Amino acid sequence: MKEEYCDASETIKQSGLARTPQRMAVLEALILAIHPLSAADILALTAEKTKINRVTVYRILASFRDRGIIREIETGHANSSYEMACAHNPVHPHFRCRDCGRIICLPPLTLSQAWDWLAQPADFTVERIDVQLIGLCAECIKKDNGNTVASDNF
Amino acid sequence: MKEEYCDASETIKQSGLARTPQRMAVLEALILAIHPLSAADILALTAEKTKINRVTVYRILASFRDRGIIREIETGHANSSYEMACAHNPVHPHFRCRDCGRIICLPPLTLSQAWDWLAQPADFTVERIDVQLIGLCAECIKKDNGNTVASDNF
DNA sequence: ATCATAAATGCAACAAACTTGCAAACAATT
DNA sequence: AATTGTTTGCAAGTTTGTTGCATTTATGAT
Repeated sequence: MKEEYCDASETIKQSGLARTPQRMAVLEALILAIHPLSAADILALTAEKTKINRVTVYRILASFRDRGIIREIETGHANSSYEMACAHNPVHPHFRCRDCGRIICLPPLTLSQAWDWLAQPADFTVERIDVQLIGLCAECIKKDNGNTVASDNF
Repeated sequence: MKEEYCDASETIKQSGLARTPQRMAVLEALILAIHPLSAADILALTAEKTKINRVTVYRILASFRDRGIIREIETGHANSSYEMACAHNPVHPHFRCRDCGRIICLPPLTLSQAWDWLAQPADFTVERIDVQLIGLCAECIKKDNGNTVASDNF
């Protein structure tokens, strides 16, 4: 999905946040990621490079999200993923596997259609559209044949 | 969104599940609801009519969902809502307020467009599309003027 | 109608994801 | 280098949902 990369140092500087090793590690992980990362993913990746606490990861993610540096993809059942929100990674829908929870980025082809009809006046503001396609990914289709009960998978 | 109502007793009978007072109370609450209900909402509503336990609500909701009687709307941060999945309440997108978490049903106007481009072949199966519009509802626009920080609201 | 059996419920304990309070450590500016 | 406000780590807490097991209840057969 991404063809170019942001500069982590520059991004943090422009945000007004302090350039700490922990924030650098989190942002670099997200910049290099080819798919959205959960907080647990990020903790695992950053812990290799820096001393970092689980709580710190949550706080850094919240601070980045609040400044529009990253997008939070809410995947249900308290397990959000995060991706860069820079010019190199425009808003796009995601596919989520109901079985393994995997998040796959989809091309941003049809969102313009959705925005069109949102141009109609309404008494609420729409800041974001989450288009989530939920089903089974290739691996899980192979893995379970006729024995999957939706309730048991989360 | 709903113009007619299902019969709770009949629905349970056809599902093969036992017709317990707890299941009747949960289903009746969902049938009469004008917007999706959380497990907590349902516990509060049903506790007025029947002796019912928190765990029982979760189990009843799972059993209904697995049989296609209701739909689960995953709203992020571990707080699902539920709505009837009967003929009177076809699949439709939802609006969710980022501030108060309120879920509002939207008309099912554009889902056909989304299904269209999904007809293209892919190596995963799409069982469901969640279209979530996230922003601020009328009440919350009034309530907070320029002082809302996204991170503090969940 | 009663009984037997499988299903459903309640309770207590558990689990995962995330949050809060506060003291210690650190980054950025002077 | 000192200061000051930000950031981090740790421990404890909260919320939402789940599991195990004993008790109760619905249902179908007698």
